[in-house]
Amino acid sequence: MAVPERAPRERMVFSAAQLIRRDGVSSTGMRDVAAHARAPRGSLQHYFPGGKEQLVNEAVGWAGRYAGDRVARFLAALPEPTPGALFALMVRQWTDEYESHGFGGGCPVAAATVDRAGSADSTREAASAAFTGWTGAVAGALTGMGVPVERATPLATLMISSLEGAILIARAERSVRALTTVARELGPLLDAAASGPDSGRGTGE
Amino acid sequence: MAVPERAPRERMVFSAAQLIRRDGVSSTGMRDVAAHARAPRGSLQHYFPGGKEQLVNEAVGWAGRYAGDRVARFLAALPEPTPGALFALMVRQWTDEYESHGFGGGCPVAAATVDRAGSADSTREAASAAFTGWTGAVAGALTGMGVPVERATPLATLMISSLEGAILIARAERSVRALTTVARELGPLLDAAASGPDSGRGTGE
DNA sequence: CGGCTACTATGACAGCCGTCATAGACGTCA
DNA sequence: TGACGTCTATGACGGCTGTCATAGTAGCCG
Repeated sequence: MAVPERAPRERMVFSAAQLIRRDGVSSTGMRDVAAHARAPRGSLQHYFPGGKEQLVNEAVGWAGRYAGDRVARFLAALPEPTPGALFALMVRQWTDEYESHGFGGGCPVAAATVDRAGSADSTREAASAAFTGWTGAVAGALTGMGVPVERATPLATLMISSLEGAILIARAERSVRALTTVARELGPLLDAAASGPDSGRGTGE
Repeated sequence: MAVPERAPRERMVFSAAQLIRRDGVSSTGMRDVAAHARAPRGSLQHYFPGGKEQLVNEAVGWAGRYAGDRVARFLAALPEPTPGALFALMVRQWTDEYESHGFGGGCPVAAATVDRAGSADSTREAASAAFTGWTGAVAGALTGMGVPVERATPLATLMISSLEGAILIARAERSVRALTTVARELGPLLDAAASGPDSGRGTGE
């Protein structure tokens, strides 16, 4: 809500990401972005000569980097890191937002993918890079918890897929049910992968 | 691609769903829908006096019903139905499409949620109903496979969440990797829920 | 035949969009 | 002081959008 005191250019990228995740790419106008960032309209063509496409791509990139950084911060906040606990924190970020600020926004990367993947290829690539970076951050965290390297990326993909899908359902239903459900159902599976590499069945507690 | 020989009204709803899942709601114009359905433009205001919102809502409803019906058909196609096998078929539907027709389209319900959930409440409700119906169909199939009733809906939500998220990532990456990954990773968990109600760890093979 | 309903056809409208052209303000450096 | 680069300001343009108004056609019924 509050726009931090940063350089105008960065503010515009930030505002773009925020508006995109609420209204979608097509429904977000350049004029809206400038107004939301309290930046002059004329600066848009100055900072983003590539037009809307460039602005959207940078917003997507920003969101991807933000998601990756959050993973590192979640990791640092966990006294005894386990994959299930990390996933619970990732989900919690969304339930907290939805319960305190309403179901107004989704994931900007998802929004960009849904309505630009078929038309603007550079935006599709930006979204792909965002997912890749995010997945890499999660996979790195998993290996640090004892998950075998070859299982880290698949599990990270599963976590992000479930989270993105649950965000969608949560917004549609205006309920955090789907989010809490995927966290609860996936937690044991993730933790088992950290303790028992071969099958996750034997080592027990 | 080919528009079947149905009533013009139904053709328009069908075409709307197809265009929405490819370009998003905002980027899909009413004129495009009429052209794609080979229906006269003037019929739009005749069949859909509620305007674009009504058309979009019906397209979302159609997609939800379609997804639910597919579950029943998948179930009938399985000689020995297990939750993991059902999920594999649900995922396979998307990998098949992507590998044979390209990554042009996503899920219409997801598209509608992303760029109408915040503006048109009736569309958000239509999307919610679509997810609910779909989840109910999957949950019903799960209970028929021996999954305890209280676990059926959560697991169905997990399946649909993972699938939706994986579709998103697959489109962004132009690769079916995320789809095949969630199917492989989630399969054992789902099957365990069908055979071992209490924890899924002990009963073995 | 007239009358009615279902559907089609088309032009117009106001509004928003991204983009561009042009001009102005402001600081800095020579 | 004057010139220059950075940033701001604003009006205009063409194009597309959803919607409406109006008129037309086709077929059935009496």
